[in-house]
Amino acid sequence: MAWLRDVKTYHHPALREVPLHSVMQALSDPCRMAIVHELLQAKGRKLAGNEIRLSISKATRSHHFEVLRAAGLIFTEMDGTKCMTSLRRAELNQRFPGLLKLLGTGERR
Amino acid sequence: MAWLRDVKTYHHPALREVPLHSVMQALSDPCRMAIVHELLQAKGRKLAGNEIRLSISKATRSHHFEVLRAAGLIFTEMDGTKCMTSLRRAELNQRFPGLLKLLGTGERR
DNA sequence: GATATAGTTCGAAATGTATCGAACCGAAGC
DNA sequence: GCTTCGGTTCGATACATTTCGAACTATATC
Repeated sequence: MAWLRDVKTYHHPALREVPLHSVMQALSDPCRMAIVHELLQAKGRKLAGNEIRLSISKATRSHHFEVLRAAGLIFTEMDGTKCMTSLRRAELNQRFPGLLKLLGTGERR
Repeated sequence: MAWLRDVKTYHHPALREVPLHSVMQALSDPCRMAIVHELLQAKGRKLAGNEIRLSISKATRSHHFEVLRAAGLIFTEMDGTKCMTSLRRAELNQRFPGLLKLLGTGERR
């Protein structure tokens, strides 16, 4: 059935379904922390993959984005061939008030 | 040299040495999250082991406390045969402002 | 000294996670 | 149609984490 083509869609959990320890788990990897950091500094602008520098393979990169998505931290939408990523700011601030601010400050060393 | 006995001492890292992702990693386990929760509710009082109910073996319990200690979250001191545990509140609020408040609110489900 | 209590340490087993290359897929452009 | 680009999926491998029982240590109490 070639006329019914797969268009990749992503699952974004409702934040009320996400326990805090899952968020912590997602943020426990330095690489993922770096991604979130970049998104934070983008001030709400959606970032394409090539705007986030990472010294890992694209398979690994894909995996990390998947983890962040499953933890409710990021929102992904396709735009042509590239996928745009943004933080779920408003929802996160509602469900886990203080989290984003914490991520903004806590980085030293 | 029986007159020079090992008295168990614990290592507590300086919080400035602890990266945020290590804290996240420590809090990514539901069991450890529960421990921290109990300590939060204890309002600064030091808790003995038997005051924190956990349905795990004592070996595992010991392990979890070790992880929390290494992440700079808790302070442990021996008192006779039992060890008293407390949150490193002031230091945590200084190094990671908002963290403890986040832990206090974010628990649903 | 003997026993009980609180906790640590040591394997070992099971499970989970990070990482990659290779194969793949869809969209865009030639 | 073919190629390139951005990204996913599939093993496979290496490493880390969780968990436990058993053996151990130190303190306290009998």
